[in-house]
Amino acid sequence: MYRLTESFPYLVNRVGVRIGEAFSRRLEARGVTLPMYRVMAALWEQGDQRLGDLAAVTSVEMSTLSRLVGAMVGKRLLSRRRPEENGRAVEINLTPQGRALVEDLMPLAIRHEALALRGFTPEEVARLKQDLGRVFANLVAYEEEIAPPPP
Amino acid sequence: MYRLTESFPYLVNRVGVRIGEAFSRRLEARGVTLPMYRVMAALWEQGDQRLGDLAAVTSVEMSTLSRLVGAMVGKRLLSRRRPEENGRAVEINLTPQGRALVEDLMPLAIRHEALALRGFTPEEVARLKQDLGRVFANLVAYEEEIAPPPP
DNA sequence: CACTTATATTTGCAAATGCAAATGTTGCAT
DNA sequence: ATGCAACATTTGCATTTGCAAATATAAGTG
Repeated sequence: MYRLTESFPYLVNRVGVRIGEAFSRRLEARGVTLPMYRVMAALWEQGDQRLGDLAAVTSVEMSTLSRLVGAMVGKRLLSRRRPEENGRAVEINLTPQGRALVEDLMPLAIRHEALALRGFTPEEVARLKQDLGRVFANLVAYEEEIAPPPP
Repeated sequence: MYRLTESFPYLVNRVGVRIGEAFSRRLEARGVTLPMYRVMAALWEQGDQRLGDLAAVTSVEMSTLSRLVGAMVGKRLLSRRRPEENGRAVEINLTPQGRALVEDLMPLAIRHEALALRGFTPEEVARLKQDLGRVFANLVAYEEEIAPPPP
């Protein structure tokens, strides 16, 4: 028998929403929104990226991201320039201020995650993350079955 | 060393967004949005509820939900009435049409979940869902530490 | 019983989102 | 070279969202 509240998508969404809200409240005091944090953390981790890559990494729609990046450039957190070798792309990077800010926020993120995972052993955490990775891979594989990339 | 893309909130969000998008595309053909489906499935599972309860169950903000319910009442999927014993509350329920529709959609949801969890054993699925429940409980407990409910 | 306080939902309004169309670039084929 | 398809991002516009204020009902208090 089917129950929404025991379904996997429901359980994931519920955790995702709550964990996001809680962290957003933490970030608020620093004048940063959660999407902004994610963008900065992605850039910190992977270095400069094009908009499309960033959209894929952060799970944010490209048009939304385009505007968000614009606002963050305005705040001097990011830089945005067209590379010479490919003038239709946009290379986005952290400014020194953006880097300093995100490095300042990272301990917050670490504490927040630890809080969410209270009571889990390191092995359980590793397994849980691995499972989420497996699910994600399933979803990607499924989307490719539906709309196969051009051969 | 901290990496956004290995953090639990990131991994959960990524799966939540993708799984929601994929299911939304499925629902689109039936003229239903994902929040609508969640509301109907919650009502199907738990019977009639007040708006606040529904908001808690579905992780949707109450004002958003109020409007959504209004739209769904307009589509004859839900009914909404003030109970006699407490005239400030609103009791929301499925109409026969709403019930028929959600029952029609549930097989879709089941298939969709199975797809996301391909390759997982039943034990792994159970453990994964349990873990998500534990995390949720942690988040709720944490929020209560921050803002303790009136004694 | 008037009057404040608490509960439950709705509404106003500004900001965020997402699709589709527009813009700007590049590369390929004649 | 010129035109045409492909790529990458931005913008227009309608919808959705979320906070805060407004509304409506109920319950306590002197």
